[in-house]
Parts: sequence; structure tokens; C-alpha cells
Amino acid sequence: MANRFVQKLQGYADLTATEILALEQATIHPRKLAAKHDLIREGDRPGPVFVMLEGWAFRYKILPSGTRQIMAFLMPGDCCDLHIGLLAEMDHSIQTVSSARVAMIPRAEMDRLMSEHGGIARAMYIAQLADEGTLRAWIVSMGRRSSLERVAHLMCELYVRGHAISLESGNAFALPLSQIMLADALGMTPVHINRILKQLRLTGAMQLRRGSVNILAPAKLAQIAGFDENYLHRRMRRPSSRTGISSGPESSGLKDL
Amino acid sequence: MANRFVQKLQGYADLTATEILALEQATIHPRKLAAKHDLIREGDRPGPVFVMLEGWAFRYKILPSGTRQIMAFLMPGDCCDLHIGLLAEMDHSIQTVSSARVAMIPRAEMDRLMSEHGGIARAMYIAQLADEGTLRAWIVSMGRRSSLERVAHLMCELYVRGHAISLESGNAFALPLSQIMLADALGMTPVHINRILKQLRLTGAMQLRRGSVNILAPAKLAQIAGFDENYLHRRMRRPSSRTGISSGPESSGLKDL
DNA sequence: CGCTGGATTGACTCGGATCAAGTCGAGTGG
DNA sequence: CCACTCGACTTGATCCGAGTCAATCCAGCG
Repeated sequence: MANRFVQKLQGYADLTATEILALEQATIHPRKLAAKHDLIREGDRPGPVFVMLEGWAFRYKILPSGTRQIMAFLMPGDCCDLHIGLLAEMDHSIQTVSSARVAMIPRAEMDRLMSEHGGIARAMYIAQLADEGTLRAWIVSMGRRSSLERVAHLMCELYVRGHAISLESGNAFALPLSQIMLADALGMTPVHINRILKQLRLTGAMQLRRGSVNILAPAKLAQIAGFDENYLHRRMRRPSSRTGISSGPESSGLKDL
Repeated sequence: MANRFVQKLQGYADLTATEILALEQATIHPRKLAAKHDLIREGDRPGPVFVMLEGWAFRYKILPSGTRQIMAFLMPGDCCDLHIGLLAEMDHSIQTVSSARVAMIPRAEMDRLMSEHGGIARAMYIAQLADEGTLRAWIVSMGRRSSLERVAHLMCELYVRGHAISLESGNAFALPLSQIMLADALGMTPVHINRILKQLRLTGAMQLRRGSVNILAPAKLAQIAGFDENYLHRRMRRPSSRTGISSGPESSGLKDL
């Protein structure tokens, strides 16, 4: 199976054979981690850059009241911030969802990869901009979307991102997130997430079962969510309008069917 | 008056006299912009890096329904993303609040500044990490804080950030944001913001009048907000505990009084 | 085969939105 | 200098989406 990290970066910039090799070299010795294991905790001194090769993780923060807020999901191919090593301490924690294989790239090696290989630098920077766009999209969701739209929007996001690393088979893809995690990510209660998922199931747009989602009507889901994938900054996007519904030739997955 | 951009970056890393000079050179010809003017719009091809020298701006997005979500406030000293030029198009817009002076640094010059001056690169990267931390903090606020906490938290954030560029005089600082903007930033209605501000006034923690805030009891405000400034990554922070209330020698402003 | 953690459903409550009047204050022009 | 105007701020009454509390169901697992 292809290296998901390489696959994802290729979606952002052209990489030479040398660059691909360098990336593979840098990630040949991943660490195997158990589920629900903290990669790093708030307050820790950051070290190497993490690259998810297999399995999922999420960034989160626990409030004084004990509630948790998840701020991002990391899927295979994703990595945490490039310059993380510059910080004195982490401002949030990162935890695995499922068991995972994670490469740790020391800061010096990361710097070398970036300065020697223009394509890698370019792809990494765009990836980072896409991550920031995603954070902003979450803020928009939490601030101005109803809970139905919010859930639909997250599913669209994960679907498109999953598509970029060939995670889906047909319209379904593996989603190892419990309803509790979804609730903590979307700022809702598990009870309410459950009701919304039922509602989405009834519209026929999508269906979530333990461990996997089935997007039955991508266009309908995107329309419910008001989803526009522009913030993910994939290459080859629709050349034309901004309708709120993604479309166009070779869009990253949520084309109207 | 000092260059706010330089002043802010000095809060992140030591800069040599040469580096300070280089930054001042790069920002000596700012453009003067009117209030409510879009610096750049969603869908535009990004160009130079913007640096706010005077006045405020905000990043925002308009949803299909017509509602607006503000995702960040830019105050003097702040700049927009370093590598923005790599993107094919903007995923959000940026608008001035008040009239402003904004420097535009071409991408090539920015690259030169960063590669020739290690201190500048370092400070800019930390600034970017702090911006990302701020986005995550907003997600936490919207997802898991009550509206009272949310408003208090934003005020704490702006107070600390303002402190870094000497924006405050005593416990007050100029805040050119209307209640409508605050509402669009915090995911609430103007009506509700207004009631919350009244509530905060009654607790004696702070007071917001047209154009300025007065933080009467910083510690109380921080306590209401559950504010921990760690995500802003200022240097010289408390060496000790994580209590949810910032403290310690020479913290960035919200020390308990 | 019972235990445990997630998923599901119902009944009730409440925070914040919505709708609807005002009020205040800074310009603007006569 | 004052009346007019327009946008922003305030306040009250009502409504509804989502939270809370509480059972119950279900699947995987020791």
C-alpha cells in the first residue's frame, strides 16, 4: 500500500522521484501506537514532527469544567505543524483514536527535507494552509451552522479528505470515530448527535454505522451542509462558479452524481 | 511611535538591529485604507503579504444564507499568512474595521527577509503558530463555553494581544469593534451580546463603551473566561502551575491583581 | 454469560434566538 | 445652532433548538 503521506502531498504539488524517495526514507521507521494514546500533551515541550501513516488521531483540549473539545481530526497522511519545535510548550494535546503507525521526523531532518527539496516545501506549506483553512471552516460551522448542517459539513470534509488518500471504497469509507468524539468535535451532546444522524439517515443522504459511513447521495449531503471544498485547496478545482455546492470535472469527490 | 509589527515580533524572538532595520525598510510605504474596505476577497488570487500597521481588520466569510462569520481579528502588528501566495485562491475575505495603514510585502521580498534573517523567520513562524493556536482557542470557545465565558474569553485574548503592542493605557484600551462584529465573531446575535455585556458590567469585571473597553478586574475576567494565555505563546511565561488563571512574573498582562 | 461502553429513545428544561419597540448619539444640512 | 437622520445600542416578550436526565438496547469481550 502506498505511503499516505506521499500521496497526500502529491495532491498539493508535483514531487520529483527524488523527493518521493526522500519522504519515504524519512518515514520508514514509524512507531506503532495503541488506541487512546496521547502522542503529546498540553504543556509538553514539542519535539519531532508527527506524521500519521496509519490510523486516526485528534487534537483536543480539556477545559477546567472537564468537558473536552476536539479541534481537528488527523487521518493517514496528515502531519502536525512543521515548526512546532519552535514552541516552548504545546497548547493542546493529540490522541490516537485507533491503533496507529506514526513516523517521527526530527526537526533538523524536516528542515533539511524542506530546504533541499522545493516540491516538498511547497506541498508542506500548502498542506499547512489547508489545515488552517480547515480550522476556520470549523469556526464557521460552530458559529453559524445548525447542528444538522454542522454534522453534514464535517462528513463532507472527511469524505473529501479521505478521497485524497483513497480511503473510500465506493461511497463508503471507514470512520473509526464514536458519536462521543463527533459530539466533542462539533460542540454538541452525544444524545443530540445521535438524533441528527438519525435525521440524516432519514433524508437518505448518508448513513453512519459503527466504524464506517456510507455517503448515499453526495450532492444532497453537500447541499444540506452548504459545503464548498475551496478551503481544502486541492488542485484541479472547478473553474467556474461558487454556488456552495462543489462540482466540476475532477473535483475531489463530492461531485453531484 | 514604534513600528507595531517590529514590536510584536520582538515579543516572539530576539531580533538584531539589522533585522529590525530590514523589517522597517519593508514596511515604510504602507497603503492607507478606508474603513469597511476589503483587503482581499474569497476567490481572489492572493498576492503580497499584508501587515497591519495601524487600524484593525477581520477575516470573515459570508454563508449562502447571508449570515457572516468572523474568524479572526487583526490588530496593529498582525499580518496575514506568510505563504498565502502559494494558494490558487483565497478561502475567505479580509476587511478593515476602521481606517488603516497596511504594508504590502511582495512574496519574493518576504522570502528574502526570512532566508537572510534567522530571527525574522523564527519570529514569523512563532507568530503563525500563535495565530493557529488562536483559531483553535476560538473553536474551543464556540464549542464548549457559555456565551458569558465566550465574550469574557475574547476580551481576555484581545487584552493580552493588545498589551504586546502597548495598545492599552491603564486597564483600558481602544476597541473599535461594534457589537454586531462581536456577535458575528462569537456566533451569537447582537441582542444577546448586548445582554451579556450588561451582565459583565454588573459583575464589575469589565465595561465596554463605544470604541473602548475598560478591564476593571482582570483576574475576575480571566476567571469567568477560564482563560489560559498559553496558546498565545508569548515569551517569559509563568514557570509553574496551570490553573486556568494566568499569573507569574511578567506575564503578558492578565496577572491577578 | 454477565459486564461494559457506546447507541438509542423519551420527557422535560433552559439558554439563546427571534420579533418588536424604543433610545441614544454622532453627523449633516438648513 | 438646531432639527433630522441613520446606525448602533437597549430592553421586553415569546419561541424553539439543543441540553439534561433517565431508561433501555445492543455488541463485543473477558
